[in-house]
Amino acid sequence: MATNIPAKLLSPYNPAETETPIYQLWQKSGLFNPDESIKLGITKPDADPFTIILPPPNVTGTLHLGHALMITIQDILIRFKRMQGKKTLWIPGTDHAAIATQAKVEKEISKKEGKSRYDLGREEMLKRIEAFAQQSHDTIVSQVKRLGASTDWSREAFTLDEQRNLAVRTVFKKMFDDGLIYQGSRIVNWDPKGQTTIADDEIVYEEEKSKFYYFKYGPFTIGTARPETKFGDKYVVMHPDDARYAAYEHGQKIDLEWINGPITATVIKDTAIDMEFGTGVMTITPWHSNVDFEIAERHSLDKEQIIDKYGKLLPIAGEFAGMKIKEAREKIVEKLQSKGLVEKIEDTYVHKIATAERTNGIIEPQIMKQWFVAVNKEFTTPHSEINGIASGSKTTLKELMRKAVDGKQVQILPDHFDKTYFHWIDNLRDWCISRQIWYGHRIPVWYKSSSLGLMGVGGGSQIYCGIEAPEGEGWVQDEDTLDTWFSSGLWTFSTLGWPSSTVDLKTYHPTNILVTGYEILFFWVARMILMTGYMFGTIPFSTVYLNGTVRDSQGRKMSKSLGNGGDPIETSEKYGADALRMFLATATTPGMDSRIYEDKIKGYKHFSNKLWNITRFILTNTENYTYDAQFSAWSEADEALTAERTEFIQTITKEMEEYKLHLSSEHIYKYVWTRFADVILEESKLIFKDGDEAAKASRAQFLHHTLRIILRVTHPYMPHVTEELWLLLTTGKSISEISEQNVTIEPSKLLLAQSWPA
RNA sequence: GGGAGAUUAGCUCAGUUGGUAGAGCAACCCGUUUACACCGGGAAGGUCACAGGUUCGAGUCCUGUAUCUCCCACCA
Repeated sequence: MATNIPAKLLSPYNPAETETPIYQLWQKSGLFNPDESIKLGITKPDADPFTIILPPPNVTGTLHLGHALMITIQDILIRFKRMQGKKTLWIPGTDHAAIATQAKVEKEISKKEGKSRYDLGREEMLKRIEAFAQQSHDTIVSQVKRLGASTDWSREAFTLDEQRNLAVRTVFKKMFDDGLIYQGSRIVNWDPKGQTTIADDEIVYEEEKSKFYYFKYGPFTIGTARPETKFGDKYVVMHPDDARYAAYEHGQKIDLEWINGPITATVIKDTAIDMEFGTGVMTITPWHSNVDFEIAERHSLDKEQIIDKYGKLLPIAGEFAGMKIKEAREKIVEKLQSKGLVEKIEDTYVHKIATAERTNGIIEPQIMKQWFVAVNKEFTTPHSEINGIASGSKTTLKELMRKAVDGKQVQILPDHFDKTYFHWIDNLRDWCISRQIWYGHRIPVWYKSSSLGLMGVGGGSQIYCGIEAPEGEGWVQDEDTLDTWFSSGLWTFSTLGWPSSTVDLKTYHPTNILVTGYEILFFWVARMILMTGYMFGTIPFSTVYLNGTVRDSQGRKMSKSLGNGGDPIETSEKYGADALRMFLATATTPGMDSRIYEDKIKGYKHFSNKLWNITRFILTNTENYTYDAQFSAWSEADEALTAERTEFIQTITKEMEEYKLHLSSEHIYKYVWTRFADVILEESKLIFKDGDEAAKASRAQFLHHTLRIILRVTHPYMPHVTEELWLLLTTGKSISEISEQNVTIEPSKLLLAQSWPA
C-alpha cells in the first residue's frame, strides 16, 4: 500500500466518527457568522447579502423529519451562496407557540399533580412553562446542529425574549395609534376547554353524526341540531323569495308557545337563508353563531347569551340553568316532546363540528370583548415599495398582502399556491389577536378606573396603550396575551435587531428566501407580509419556497399517536446526517409531499462511502503525481472530459439558482457515480497501466482536479463527509487526528470556505 | 358548496421553452477478493388515468370525464 494514503481512508466511511467533530471545527472557525467571515478576508465586505431566517420550531417538543427537510433545503442554499461569495446570514431561533406550549405543560401538571393553572397562579405557572420551554429549546438546538446546519448561533432569537417583546409592543402601539388595532365585542371562537379564544385558522373541523330535530315554532317548523341554544330565540328567519312563507311579512309579530312558556316572535327576511335546507325557516341565536350574529347585526336585533364560558346554560334557560350542553339537550327535547312541539327527529344528520386544534375542545362561539386587527380599514402608508401602492397613499392591510404577491415581488414556489393565497386574502376577516392564556406577549394596554371621579363625564375608565407601562398609580395591565402569530409575523425584522436601526437590518432585510411548509402559508407567511408591509412598506422576502409534508412509507402523515414520527437524529446516527440530507434533497419537489424510504437513505450512505473510495482510489493510483492547480498539458481525452465536467457544473449551478434542488442533487449523484466512478475511473486504470507518460500525467491531474470539484459541489448536500475528505486531501490528517492533536486549521482552508467551481 | 393538486416501469417518484420515455429501490442474468459487496456489467419492464381537440409532432398545450389527496367555507 502507498505510504501517502491517510490510514483512515483504508477502512469504510463511518459518519458517526466524522459528523460531530466536523461540526465543532466549523463552529470554531466562526464562518457561520458573516462578520467573522469578512474579518478573515473570506467574504468581501461589499459582497451581495443572502439571508434566510429559519422558521422557528415550536418549543413544544423535538424536531421531526419535516423539520429536517426544511433545515436541509436552507442549509444547502446557504452553503451554496456562501461558496459563491455572498455575504450569507442564516439566523436560527425558536417559537414560544403560546397556546400549544401552555396546553402541553398544563396537561402534564394536571396528570402528575392533579392541579390546574389556577391552582398554581400566573407566576408559578409561567415559571413551569418557561422551564419546559428551555429544555425543549436545548434539545432542538442540538438537533439542528446534528444535521449540520450552518446557522449563525451568535444571532439566535426566541419569539418571546426581551428583544422580540420590545418589537411586539412597538408594533402593537403603532397599530393601535393608527386605529388598526381595536377592542370590540364580536363573535369569537371560544374554547371552553382551554378557556381562551382562538383564531379562525386554529379550528379543526371534525365530522360528527348527530340527531336533527324539527320543532313546531308557532305556525312554522324549524330544524336544528342544537336545541340547547334555543331559549332566547325570538326571531324567526326566512328567505325573502321563499313563496311558501310569502304570507308573512318582515317585522311581523307572532305569539307562540315555546320551551319555557309563551313568547312573541318577530319575522325576519334575510337572504342568508338556504331555502333548500330543512324547512327553509330557522330561528337565530346571535350570541352563539356567526351567521346568526351577522343576521342580527344587519337588522339590529337583540343578542342574548345562553351559554357561559364553561359551556353551561345561563339563568335564561330557566329550569335548565347550570346544566352542561349535552345533558341539557336531551332534557329540553323531552320537555318539548311533552308539550307536543316536536315534529320529528332524524338521526342521520352528518355535520362538522368546530374543535380547537391545540386542546381538542369543542368551540362555542361567544360574543366577547377582544382585540382585533382591522384588515379592511384604510390607513395612510408613509412609505411603500410595493408595486401598486404609492408612498403616502391610503391602503389597507389586506391590500398590502394582496399586492405584494400579485406583482410577484414575493414569489411563491410552486406558483399555483398564489391562487390559494389570494382566495384566503379575499375572504379574510378581522384578525382576533387576544388570547386568554398566560404564556405569551402580554397586551401592552393598561386600564385605570376613575373611581376617584376626576374624569367627570362618563366617569368610566381610562385606557393607555404604550411601549412601557404608564406613569402614576392605579394602572392595571390587560390580562390577555397575544396570538403567537403576532410575534411570528415580525420574525424577519425582529431577528435583525428592530426596532433599533441596526446595521443588520439595513444589510439583510428584506431576506431572500423563506423555506416553510405549505400548511402555514396563511398562519405565518401571510402575516409576515402583513407586518413587514405595514411597518416598512416592503416585502419580508422575495421568494417563498413551500416544501411538502414528509410522510411515512405508507403515505400517512407523521403523528405521535401512530408512532411513525421519524426521528432525524436516530436516522442520522444510523446512516449519517449527510445521507439523510441527500435523501431529503432528492426526494422533494416544492409543494409536493414525499415519503420516507429507509432503503433510499441507505443508498445515500453508500454514496458517501463511494466518495470515500473514489478519494482512496485516486490517491493510491496517482502516488507519483502531486496535485498541480496550474497544470495545463491536458491530453485530448481529458480536454473532452473537462468540457463535459464544465457543462455538468453549469447545469447544477443553474438548477440550484432556480431552487430545483431535487434536480441538482440527482445530477450530482449521477455524475459522481455512473460517470466519474464507473466510467472515468475504470478507463483510468488502463491509462495508468498502458498509457504513455504524458497521458498518465494528464489523467492524474484530471482526477485530482475533478475530485476537488466534486467535493466542492457535493458539499452543500453532504457537508460532513466532503469536509473530512477535503481535510484528508489538504492536510493529510483525519478529523480525529485534528481534534486530538489540537491541530489548528486556518478557517480559509476549510471546504466550507472554498469558492463554488465554474 | 368553492378552490388547488395528483394520476408516468412491480414500488416511490423525476421529467416547463411540445421533438423518438428517466432515476432509485425491488425482481432477473452474469461477473469480480483488481478503490468500493456500502461492487461492477447486462438484459427486462410503461397505449405517460380515460376521451376528444390544437399541431408535422403532445407525458408536456386546450376541453371534458373518472378516481384519489389536500385546503377553504359554522346548511341552522
